[in-house]
Parts: sequence; C-alpha cells; structure tokens
Amino acid sequence: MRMKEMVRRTGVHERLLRYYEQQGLLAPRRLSSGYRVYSEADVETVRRIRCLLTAGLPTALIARVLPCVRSDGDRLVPTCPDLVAELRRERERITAAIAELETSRGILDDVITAAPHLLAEERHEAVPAVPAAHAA
DNA sequence: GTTCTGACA
DNA sequence: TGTCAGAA
Repeated sequence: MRMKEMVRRTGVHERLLRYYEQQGLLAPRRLSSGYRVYSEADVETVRRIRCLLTAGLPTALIARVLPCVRSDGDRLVPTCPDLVAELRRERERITAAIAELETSRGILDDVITAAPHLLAEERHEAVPAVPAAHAA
C-alpha cells in the first residue's frame, strides 16, 4: 500500500511515518518513482512504535528494541535476552527524571507559598475594568 | 491528483 | 510534530 492508505490504516500522520523512517524505525520498499510501498508488517510495526514511544523510549532505543519484540494482542513481549536489561536501565532513567522534576516542583512550591499576599495583590491589579464599549 | 524532499516554526 | 514550498 502507498502513503495515503498507510495513513488511513495506522491513523498516523504522513509526516510522522516519514520521520519514523528517517529514524530507522521503518524501511518501506520503494517504487522506481520513489514512492514508498508499505506492507502489512509495517502497519503492525507502527503500532509497536507508538506503544514504545508512549512508554517514553527514545527513537534510537526503539530502533534496537523493535526487532526484539513480538506482539501479543496489544502487549509487547521481549524475545531477546539483552532487551529486558536494557529496558530496566531505561526505567531507571525515567525514575531519575521523575525525581528531578519532583525536586523542581518542590522548589517552586516554596517560592509560591513564600509570598501569598503578593500574589493576591498582583491578581487584584492585573484585572482592570474593561470598558464596555471594548468588551467582546 | 499523489507523493517526495527539505526547511522552518 | 505540523505545515509549506517546489519538483516529479
């Protein structure tokens, strides 16, 4: 199938399908015209890509993970021994990222709660009366 | 009309 | 990721 049909089948925008290919996640056959020709397997691959992206994996890792998983309904099952270890590392990276964000939020909380009176005044001054003639 | 590549927001 | 331009 060509691009238009692939977009319909996957629900993924044409621009993204090209991006996945550019990242080495897809390798559709090419016609002499240069047009891409996708297979049924490619449709399934796109579903896996979406799943892994949602899981927060970077495209570079997805490219390595893709040949090491099989689909079981809407679940992905690892088929390579090294893969699980790699995914564990990725999980640790995400855990670390969460910790950093929580720290950032904590600092902001301190700043926000330190001057509630200023926030109240600012709110009062920031809402001047709108002339009726200019109101939408 | 459909798809391609490249570039920019 | 979304969108547009210019070419085939």
